[in-house]
Amino acid sequence: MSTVPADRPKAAERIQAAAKDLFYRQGIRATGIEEVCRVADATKMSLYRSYPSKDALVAAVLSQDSACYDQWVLEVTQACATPGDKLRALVTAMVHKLSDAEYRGCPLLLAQAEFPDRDHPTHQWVAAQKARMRDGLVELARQAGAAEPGLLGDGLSMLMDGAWASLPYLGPERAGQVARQGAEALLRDALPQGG
Amino acid sequence: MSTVPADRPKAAERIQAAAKDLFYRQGIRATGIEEVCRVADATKMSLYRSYPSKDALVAAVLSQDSACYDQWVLEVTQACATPGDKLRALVTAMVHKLSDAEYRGCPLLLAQAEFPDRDHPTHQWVAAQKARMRDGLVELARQAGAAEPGLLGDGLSMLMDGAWASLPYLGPERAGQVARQGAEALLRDALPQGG
DNA sequence: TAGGTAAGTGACCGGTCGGTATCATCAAGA
DNA sequence: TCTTGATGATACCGACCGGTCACTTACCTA
Repeated sequence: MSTVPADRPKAAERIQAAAKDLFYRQGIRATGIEEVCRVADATKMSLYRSYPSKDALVAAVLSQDSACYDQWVLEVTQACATPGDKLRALVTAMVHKLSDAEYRGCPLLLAQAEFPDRDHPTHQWVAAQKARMRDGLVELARQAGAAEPGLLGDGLSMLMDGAWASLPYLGPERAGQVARQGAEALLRDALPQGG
Repeated sequence: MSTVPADRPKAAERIQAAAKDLFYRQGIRATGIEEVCRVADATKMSLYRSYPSKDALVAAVLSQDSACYDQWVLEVTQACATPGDKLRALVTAMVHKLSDAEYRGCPLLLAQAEFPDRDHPTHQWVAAQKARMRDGLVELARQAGAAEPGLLGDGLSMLMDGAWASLPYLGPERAGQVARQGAEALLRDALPQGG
């Protein structure tokens, strides 16, 4: 029962994986250290050997969330030939994600809402990450030859945030439809004939 | 010192006002009962005489937030002659609100993010209220003669939610610009020549 | 076979949480 | 004047929070 299969993930990894899941599903403040350890099948001492505090664990989880977004962008766009195709593929993938039953929106945005104080380090860190994600969209828009790359990138970014914010009351199908139409209007206005 | 000016607001009102402010600025879970009472200059017993639990206080505050939104819509639109003008006035007022230094986005959305579990009563209640707000926009769009009232109303609703979600990383000016252009595009596509 | 290291165990800490009990105070109306 | 209802003050409760302690177990490797 307490013997450990030799190829089991290390305690720190199990803890971070459990925290990522629980923080996302229940909220950060609503999730206690002991619950994380119980789900991870680890002990508090293992947690505190790898993370000096709960805040540090939160930071690690959010960093991982941010990295997951980067990888998601890579996977979605790597098969696309042009920057314009990449933008369209991202919109399609985002709309598709809205229908995932486990999906509750951008984890960074959720976290930021839990710390609405602008001076809170987590709030500021999330804002910086979201700005970075926005920059990526703006850069893609620039490469695609958009007349106003900033407007297209910012618009898509705002649209995505709005899509998952509206998910609870619009539902996945409707939110997907509206987001898709909005994105198509943005792309149509900004890109020269489908570039 | 402890004598009470006769025309002072009642304890329940002071408590609810303090809770509304603190819940919005710090978050609901981050705000303790005792802090609410301290700011309200009231005692815990006064709180529990008027509200059976913290959850009940939260519900009362969110109901007030919802009512404030309704009144805001009324104030913004009452001077407008046509439904189309009302929609445009709402967009303008929303953009203007983004520049308010105290503004942190829709309080209901903040609260919903604190309870990401879809089964949580607060989460569901917020979703119902947001759906009601959306219905109001759809009805205005229908009165304005929009080709697809649902698309215009849902689109504006999603755009507003996206605007304040993006506020922390876009900043008020940029978020306002992008939201305004998006709203104008929506209105332009949906409304027959400025109706 | 010895030693180092990662992990587990369970008790424990001070503090804070939401919530309750008891009693005193005070203004206003009958 | 006497009552009454709203409020204040304060001590208290059990539960849980994040975090720490001394100590044990299991595995890998030299």
